[in-house]
Amino acid sequence: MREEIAKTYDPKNVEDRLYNYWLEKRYFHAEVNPEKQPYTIVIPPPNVTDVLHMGHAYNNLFQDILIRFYRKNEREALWLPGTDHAGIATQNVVERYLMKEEKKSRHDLGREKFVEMVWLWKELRGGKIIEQLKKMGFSCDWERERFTMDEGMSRAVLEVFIRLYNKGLIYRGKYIINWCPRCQTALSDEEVEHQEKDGCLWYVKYPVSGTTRFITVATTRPETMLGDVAVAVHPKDKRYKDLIGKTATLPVVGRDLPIIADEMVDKEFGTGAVKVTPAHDPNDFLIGQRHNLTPLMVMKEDATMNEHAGKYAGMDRLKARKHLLQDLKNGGFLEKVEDHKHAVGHCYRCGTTVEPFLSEQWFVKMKPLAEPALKAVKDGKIKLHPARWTKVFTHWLENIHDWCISRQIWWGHRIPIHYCQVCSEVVAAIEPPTQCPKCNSKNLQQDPDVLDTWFSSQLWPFATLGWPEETKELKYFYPTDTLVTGPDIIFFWVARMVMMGLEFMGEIPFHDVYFNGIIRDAQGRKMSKSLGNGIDPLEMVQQYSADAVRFSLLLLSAEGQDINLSTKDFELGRNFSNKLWNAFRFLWMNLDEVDLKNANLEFVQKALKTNELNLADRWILSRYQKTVKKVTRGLELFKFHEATDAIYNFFWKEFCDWHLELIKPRLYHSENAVAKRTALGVATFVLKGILQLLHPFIPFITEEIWMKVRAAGDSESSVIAKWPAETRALISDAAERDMETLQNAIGAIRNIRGEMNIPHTKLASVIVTSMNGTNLDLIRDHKPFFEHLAKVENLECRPKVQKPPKSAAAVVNDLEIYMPLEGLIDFEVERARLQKEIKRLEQQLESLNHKLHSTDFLKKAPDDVIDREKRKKADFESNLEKLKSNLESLGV
RNA sequence: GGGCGAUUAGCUCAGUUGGUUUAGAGCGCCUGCCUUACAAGCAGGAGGCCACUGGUUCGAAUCCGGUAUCGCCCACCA
Repeated sequence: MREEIAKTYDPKNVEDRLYNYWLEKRYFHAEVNPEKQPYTIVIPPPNVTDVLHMGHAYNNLFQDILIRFYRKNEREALWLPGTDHAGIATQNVVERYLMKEEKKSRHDLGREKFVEMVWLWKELRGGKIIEQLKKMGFSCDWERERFTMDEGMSRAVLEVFIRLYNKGLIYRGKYIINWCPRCQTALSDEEVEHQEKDGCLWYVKYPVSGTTRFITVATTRPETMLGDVAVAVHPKDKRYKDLIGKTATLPVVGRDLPIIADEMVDKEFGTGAVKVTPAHDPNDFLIGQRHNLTPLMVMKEDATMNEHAGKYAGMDRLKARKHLLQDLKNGGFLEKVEDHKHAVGHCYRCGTTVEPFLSEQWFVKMKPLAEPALKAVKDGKIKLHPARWTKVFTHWLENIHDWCISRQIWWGHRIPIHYCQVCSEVVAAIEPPTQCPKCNSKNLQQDPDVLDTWFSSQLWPFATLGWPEETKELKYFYPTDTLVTGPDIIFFWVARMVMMGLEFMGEIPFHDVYFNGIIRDAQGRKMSKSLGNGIDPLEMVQQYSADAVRFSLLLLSAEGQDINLSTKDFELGRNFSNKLWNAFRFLWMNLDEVDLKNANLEFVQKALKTNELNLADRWILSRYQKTVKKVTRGLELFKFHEATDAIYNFFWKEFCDWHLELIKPRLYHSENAVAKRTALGVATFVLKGILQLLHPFIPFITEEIWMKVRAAGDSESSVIAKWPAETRALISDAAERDMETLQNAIGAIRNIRGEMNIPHTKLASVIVTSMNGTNLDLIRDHKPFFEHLAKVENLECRPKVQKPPKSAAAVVNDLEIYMPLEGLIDFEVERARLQKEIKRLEQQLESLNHKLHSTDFLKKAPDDVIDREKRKKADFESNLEKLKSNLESLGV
């Protein structure tokens, strides 16, 4: 009649089909809608060259959960996707491709052709990651996809540059910058990764002119001495005081160097004398400025030595170092060598050791921009989660340096500055000027450099919404609500977006930033291509389903903590999906159209009023309510793991393990049709609620099931539509309390059965008794629970019954449970079981007594705590007594 | 040199504002089960000086100080 449901959930063909269905329905599309409050997230745009890795999957998962959650909570939820042109990274990829396929460098092609080629590459090979994000089920508004170099973004970038330039916040100058000799471009400070390296400290003797003395300097980069223009000592250093003003001779080269005094020199380090190389060291550059020294460049842009390096010219820096050291040694200038650990900078794109390099570049003056951003965070307008990142964020902003934004590459936003070749006028303009505004010459040339890729990404939250136009989208969706990203780009991106948002929109770009942790391999190592330890999320999707990948990641993640991942972990999510599928399957096999219609809040509340709900119903509804609350709060507060945990445990441990079992008597053995309808109505209602709650986490399977369990006339065609309402009337502490008693009693019987290894096919008789008779009615009224869940065939409830001979015993709350086990009971096992229980109680009682005998405790602890402990003590004592007498009755 | 995180069962990790938790889960392990939803499952069980060390408190896995190990980030000592 109705369709047959497979015993095992098979996600194949489900996920793609549903994803296309959602796209068709445009569920992910957001429009300006004054009726609704917006909720906005902009995606951290992955690089066009990226292929999806676990980090992407993980990061976007949180965004998808938030977006789906708020979409279900009647917000106009926009998740704006897109990609980043990733200047250096992309150029490198294409250059490598060009070299491999055509054996050509970009210079062979020329700038225009090369850029054309990168565009082509981007269209054909790039943006793959967008399709991959879809496989994970992410619900971005694909109709609004953007690219950091599309027309609108490019316009915004130039606009920002020119406004900052006109404001005096962008300037050009000759300073020491970080130079990557491989990428052949300047880098910002943030783009340099420092690694502690074991290096050497070479002590080189410089002869002091006109004396037989030497002044010894220590250096980690001896080859730069070829560019020395002075030797500096601290002005108060007694050892060298008399040498200040004299000259030293640069060994091997023979050039004269003034010996100067500068406060910057550390008397304690090395010899207290330092060589000064202004063109190749940031500190030396400052010293050079103070003492009017002309820097001398000895290296070329590819880190080979230039013509000023004399006989070393043309050598690579390391080769030059080797030769020079040999020459120093031969000349007797090398005093000693020490092992020395020091931080070496590496290019974040290619790993090459960067060189401090004197060069003319463009910079952004950061202090004025940083101040408002700092205030926004300190005032709590922007909240970081976990909050500890706030300190990192503010520390960086408080010590901010100017930002080198020009890059000597071709792929990117070209700097909108034009130089008049006749009068040297500098013209900043979005549209290339046809003539010089000063001398009318037509001979103008645009600055060849392009902008740091992060210069455009920092505009992402408003430029993607139409800025500088005042679009209705910009007005409606800005500021965005939440940014989800990794803490590794807190400086690159997050801080800069805040500064730019405040500068150009006058408003923060987002209210909350959630920093997710890093995914590591099972040994806790970062996943990387070179280690080959990466787990491909798409492979896992293929193998386990997107839902399984999503849910597994969530179960493993605590707030902002890194997670160690192995492929086996995805079984967690797969098993969960299968469990959900089978819970559905079970109800499906028992219900009909009427039950599907019944499965709603009205039916449940009516049944509650007319007293048709049994304890199991009232209990599960109460627990369900509390779960709704927990999951909702969890998501509101970015406690994704807590939310996942709550729904996981409710569904599996309470709904499946107990409630679905508890309705079986009504389904299978009840002659009462109303009772069966009630059981199915409530259970299906709760299942639907579970699907709603789970949907943001595992969208596919929940939708798949939803489409089957929704009633024919149900208004919500998709599970996407709604979040469950919090209905406090469903909460019943009494039901939870009673149910707990039953669970404990059933647990005690199961424990006996388990320890005695009694197979479940062997039914048992059980006698439940108590002195005061309090819970006996409760037990008696729920006989079917015991029959079904504890495999009890005769349940006898009478007050004050003596323990029958040859029976096992347990004590639960006020109840004593006896299980006559003629022929089955193993006295040794039973004795051990009881003794273990007695020992446990005795230990607890001991610490309890200790506490209750302490006068301090009685004097200082709050009354309710004291009362509770006293009651506990009474309970323990009475239970202990019962257990002991049970043990005695076993005989010795 | 600063800052941050981690240290809880064999493994991977949870543990909210200190006492309602007998310190939990998943995996792994042991025992019994193909119980008319699910063996990707069910029931039961074993397994912890909560890194160490002082302190605060009637009471600490939880708060404060210190130590150790591991891992990040920042910093112009060549």
